Amino acid sequence: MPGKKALNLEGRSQDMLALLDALDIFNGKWKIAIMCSLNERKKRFKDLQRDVGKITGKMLSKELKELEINELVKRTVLDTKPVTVEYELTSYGGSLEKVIIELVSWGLKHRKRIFRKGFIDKKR
Amino acid sequence: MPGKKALNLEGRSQDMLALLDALDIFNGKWKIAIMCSLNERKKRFKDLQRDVGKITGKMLSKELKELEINELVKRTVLDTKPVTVEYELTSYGGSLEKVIIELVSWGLKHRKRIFRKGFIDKKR
DNA sequence: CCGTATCCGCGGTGATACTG
DNA sequence: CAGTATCACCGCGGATACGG
Repeated sequence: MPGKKALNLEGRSQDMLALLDALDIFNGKWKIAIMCSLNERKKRFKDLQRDVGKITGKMLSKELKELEINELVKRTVLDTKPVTVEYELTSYGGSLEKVIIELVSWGLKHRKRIFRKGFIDKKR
Repeated sequence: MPGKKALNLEGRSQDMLALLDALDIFNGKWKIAIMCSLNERKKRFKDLQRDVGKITGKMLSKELKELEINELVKRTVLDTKPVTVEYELTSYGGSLEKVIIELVSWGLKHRKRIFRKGFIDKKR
């Protein structure tokens, strides 16, 4: 890795403030997972719920609403019967792709490590 | 960006499971911020608290303990008087650097965007 | 300096039932 | 299908005091 980028974090730096801002936006257990699922492609409510897993409808609805407020996700109601609602990343939401990729990539490495260590995985 | 990596997220994929695992490890409001601060360099308790900002001692202590359990952070008690305690990333913890860099980088962009839009920043 | 102990309120989260 | 309403729990996280 040439050019290991040194982050400047001295004394409540801009970097730390920015990080805290970012983390604020992704509070809640599911927001990143939702973004990740949507990063793949446009999805309907039910599909998202299946993807993310154990999230309840209430939580999914709430988190999506918050993501929409922050302009990361766009909600589209289709005039079908019964109604269909599609969610997709905004172009701004798409700017999170690299974050998500790194997170997933780390998670995969982490899983391998856990597996090597013989830990038991939670029910999922 | 050549080679836009397509994530495979169909139906509770390994990627999503990995992501959820990763997110589990970073639950709590402060863990990422702590890792970020430590990514810069080794720090003592008080320094960390100053860096992260509004975190209380109890929370910092708790989060550090959990990070230690997950082998992301190493705790060293120095035999001074009064005692000094240093925290640093383990090499495994260091593997999160890319995630942190992307997160900070996104946060900085986000701040600029917020600023452009004329939103008021929270007190920090 | 580096924590731990205790108290406590609030809200995040889940379960379930219901609506358009 | 895509939510909302309601109830209830528990653990996050703050405040404060204390301990090594």
